[in-house]
Amino acid sequence: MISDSEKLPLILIAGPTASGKSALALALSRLLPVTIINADASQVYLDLAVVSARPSEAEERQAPHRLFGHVDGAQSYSAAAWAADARTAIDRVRANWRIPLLVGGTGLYLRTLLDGIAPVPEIDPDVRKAVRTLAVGEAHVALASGDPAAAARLSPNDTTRVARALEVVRSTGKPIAHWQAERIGGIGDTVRLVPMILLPPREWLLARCDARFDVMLETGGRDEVAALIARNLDPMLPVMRAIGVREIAGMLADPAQTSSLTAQAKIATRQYAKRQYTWFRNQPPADWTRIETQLDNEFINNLAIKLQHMALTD
RNA sequence: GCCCGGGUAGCUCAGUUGGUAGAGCAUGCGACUGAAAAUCGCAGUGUCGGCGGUUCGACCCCGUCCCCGGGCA
Repeated sequence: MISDSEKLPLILIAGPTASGKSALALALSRLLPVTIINADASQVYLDLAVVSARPSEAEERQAPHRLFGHVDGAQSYSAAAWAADARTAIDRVRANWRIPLLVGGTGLYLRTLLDGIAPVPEIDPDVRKAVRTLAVGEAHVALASGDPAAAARLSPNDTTRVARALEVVRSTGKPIAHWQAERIGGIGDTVRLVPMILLPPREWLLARCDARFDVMLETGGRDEVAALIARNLDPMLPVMRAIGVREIAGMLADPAQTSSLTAQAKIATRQYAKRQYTWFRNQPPADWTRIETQLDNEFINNLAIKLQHMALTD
């Protein structure tokens, strides 16, 4: 066991979309030699820069950035894959005598990195394909015979989890609970975590989300989605399901729908932000620093200084 | 001006031989173990357009007025 004083710091800025995480990270990068590591699910995809609100090239030049746009949209990424990439990135950052700074809003990814995840073996691709072809109802019926406990625990409408439980029992021969009894790969115990969660007033955040979507449309969002559509990828892939992709695709197909699809995209973004509030309010340990103020320019600098202190002292 | 259709939840609408109303979406709250910008669970809310009448009782029937849409002049 490593003593606390020997543990290396790992700074974390988390919070809902558009909460000002990137701006705070850049402010901190002026105070400490940090390397920013993305912890946001959609921002990993090469195909989504504008639409996932990835940092701009100008912003990326202000500090080293890792795990942004490093995955091809044709691939389906995962929490475990991200955690593995993040571990590697963190090691490399430290090898260069820099401080790793995780920035993102995907709670599951962060949890997987810190706490680990069930050691489920790779799922047979044929099994996965067969399972995902089933309608939820059929999948749940199948699960009821293959893994009754999981079937009882899960909602018969829960597409994602029912499919997951079914593919695990079919592919590994053991129920998902068997694997979930253990978690592997977590680095939480080996680092000195310096966490800050941004939970700004909802109204302020939602207004920023709305404005940001308008900006996406004005700054190449349509071209980006047009290029993505031209790839003819499986519509079930995560890139294709990112917020804004379907809506912008609809606008390209029928410009008359632009205003209603814009409204829909904004609603989807708000609902997403709400889920992130719920996650970050309730899931992380109570001792993680939570900031409930909106991030104006001056305040960002104050927060960066606060983070700097937390990282250096503690 | 006349005729027809409509005015019920934030929105779109359903509804009852007359017994003070319910779906979807939105919203709020929550969950979250390899798709997580995913997926799912729970929960509000209503002067049923106004006024008057009939009735034990009106969202429902009658009268009248207002508003919206369409048609005829």
